[in-house]
Amino acid sequence: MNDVKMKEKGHDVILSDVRCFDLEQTLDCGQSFRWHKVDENQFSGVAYHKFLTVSQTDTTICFHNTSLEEMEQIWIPYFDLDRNYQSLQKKFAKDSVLKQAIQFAPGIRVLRQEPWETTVSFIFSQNNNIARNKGMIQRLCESFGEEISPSQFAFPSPQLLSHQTLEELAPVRAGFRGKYLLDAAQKATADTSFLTKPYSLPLEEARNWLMQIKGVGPKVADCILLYGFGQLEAFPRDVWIIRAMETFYPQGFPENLKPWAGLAQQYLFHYIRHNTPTEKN
DNA sequence: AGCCAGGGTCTGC
DNA sequence: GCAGACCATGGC
Repeated sequence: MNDVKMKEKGHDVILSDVRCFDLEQTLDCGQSFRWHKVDENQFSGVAYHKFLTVSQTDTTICFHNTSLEEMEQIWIPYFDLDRNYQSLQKKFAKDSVLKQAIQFAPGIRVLRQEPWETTVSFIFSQNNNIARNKGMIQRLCESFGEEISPSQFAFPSPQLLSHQTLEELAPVRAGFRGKYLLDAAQKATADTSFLTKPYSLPLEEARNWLMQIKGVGPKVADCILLYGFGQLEAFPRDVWIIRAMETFYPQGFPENLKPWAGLAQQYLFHYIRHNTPTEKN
């Protein structure tokens, strides 16, 4: 974790000297949908069947009610804290567009979320907006997920969801995406290695593998690979990024940065969404 | 009120 | 291959 210090304090774990990391930038940049701001510089959410509250002061991050073991097993990988972002940002900064995007939000990290949750989250995201997507996922978890602590629900398993009907899914109000969710759940249940397979496949094959799911096209597949499998090369092209590519990279994205194109995409996405005249947020 | 949302499918050329 | 209608729903 290059120079990051970790220590236990009561029931909390504290990381200090964490660079290139900002909670709000990371948790509110459109890659995850289950975190909410509970206070200034403090967020709560559920991932990997754990409820976590986490807060930040400068380069110090406090993980509440957890342990060193959970940090190693879950939260350090989840927040991608074992990757050297400083060296990546240095590479990116040679590109003037990326340099500007990184200056705007240098604390974004690409999360390593659970593949199943990520799959559903981005199936739900199609022709949808982020605010409503959060609501749909919230209702899915409240309706079908295990209550792991008071009023906090884990993400429901594919097995459980696979034997629901569209009518039983109605409370989620997922619209036409309900049938896509069921198809994904059934595929993940019928083939227990369905959602581990992408780890062992090259990008293009992994993308095609995920596109077997109804409702998963190239954009959603790349989101799943990027945010769920840590495939930083996956490059989701939504309407914003397509516009940005035409404007800033008419000759194509720099060849030497392609292994990390997905991370670059995340900096760009956040930057253009908050620096476009029609911006509503 | 009406537009549009981090797209994908289906149909018709 | 590629354009265009259509999809459910609700935030704004």
